[in-house]
Amino acid sequence: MQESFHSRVYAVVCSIPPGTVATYGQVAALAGNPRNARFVGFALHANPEPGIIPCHRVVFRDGSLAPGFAFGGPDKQRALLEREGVSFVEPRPDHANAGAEGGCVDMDRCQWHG
DNA sequence: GCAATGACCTGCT
DNA sequence: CAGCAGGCCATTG
Repeated sequence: MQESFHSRVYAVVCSIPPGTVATYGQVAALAGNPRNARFVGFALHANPEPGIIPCHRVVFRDGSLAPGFAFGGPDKQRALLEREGVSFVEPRPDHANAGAEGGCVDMDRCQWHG
């Protein structure tokens, strides 16, 4: 159980309050490496405890979710976030990425401030 | 021990 | 305004 980046990211993601979402860059920054946003996902991918890590609370900078890698389904992730109390915006707030056709978190209201 | 990859982000053309 | 490319750091095989 070394304090590798994995453990740190895991702690940060697990530290995200309910009804709130954080971006990979945010988690990466809190983990101590703002430039390792791509590695944050890697940490969750190799995460040691799948199921206890609220990966669904981690979203892109645009507010879109991770396509194809949702722990059980993108639709499930949207349901989980909504269930937590996170607000969702159907239309694209800005120029959203391809992949989140109807899954954009309202970063204006639910982005984790830390 | 070496090398390659990776749920991304940012900047430039 | 939009699309494209590259780079960062750490873990894994």
